Amino acid sequence: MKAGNKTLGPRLRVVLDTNVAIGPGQVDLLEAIAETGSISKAGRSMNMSYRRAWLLVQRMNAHFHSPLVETAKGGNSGGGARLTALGQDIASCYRQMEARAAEVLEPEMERLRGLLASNLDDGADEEADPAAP
Amino acid sequence: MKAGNKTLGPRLRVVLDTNVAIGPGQVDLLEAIAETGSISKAGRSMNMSYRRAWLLVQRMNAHFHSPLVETAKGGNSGGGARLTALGQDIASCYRQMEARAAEVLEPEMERLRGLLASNLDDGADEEADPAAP
DNA sequence: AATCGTTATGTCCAATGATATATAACGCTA
DNA sequence: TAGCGTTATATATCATTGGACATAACGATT
Repeated sequence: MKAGNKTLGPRLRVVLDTNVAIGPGQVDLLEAIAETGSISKAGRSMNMSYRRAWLLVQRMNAHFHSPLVETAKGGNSGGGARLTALGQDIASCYRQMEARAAEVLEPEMERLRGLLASNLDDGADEEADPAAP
Repeated sequence: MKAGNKTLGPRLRVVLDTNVAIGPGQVDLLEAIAETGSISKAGRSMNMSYRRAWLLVQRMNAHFHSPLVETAKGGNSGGGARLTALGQDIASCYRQMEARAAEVLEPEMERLRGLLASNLDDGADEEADPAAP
């Protein structure tokens, strides 16, 4: 059901070190945590299993020099999670990079889009069969 | 022994349509085909199975309005493959986008790199950019 | 005709990744 | 104290991906 790609355009995966990278999925999760206030709600909101969400948080927290997500167990609401300043910082930095990339790569994007099988503007009358085996 | 991420820095995945995207792997393959003159040699050179390389070529060829890779069976050398003009075009366009992205995102990359767990110098104090005089 | 290296495919299996499920611990509130 | 929703974790199952292997077809050279 995931069907993959949310948004068209350049997708950025920032590789910071061996086995350390942040990509769109992780940042989406960070933002969802910020919005919902919990890992489980964030996971549900983006159709991701709690386990996966939790593991991602684990990894992110481990890779930076201080956690991006702070969690609390128990309490009136059962617990929760929220972004640390570092977490907010990283998420917004990534979004900024994303926007900047999209902006500066727009001409090439346009050019590539014109070469797709689905839009053939020059003389070919070929009816392509997009049969997905 | 995939050994993980080749190069540090921003990695670009250009999503052109649903289920149509070109990323570093595909472009590496295109370039390897251009260099070696065959799909199988290209695959071997980058430690990729012939099957996988061939499937990738199939997909790329199908998704654009004309093939990126031209193949030949038989012959003195057994056959071979080479990039079409479109293939060269797309590969070089991607590299250009990659370079441009790396260039324009360098400041943020630098900033993020300073936040890694492995990088425990005093990130807070570091003067990122001296303010305008 | 025999040889050769490559393209072109299919089938099977291993590794990986994600999901589902099941607990336990927690700490606030009623 | 019991209950609640959440974090935290283990285990088992399912889905997807990729690799190994096996062939067939091909066409120039010998």
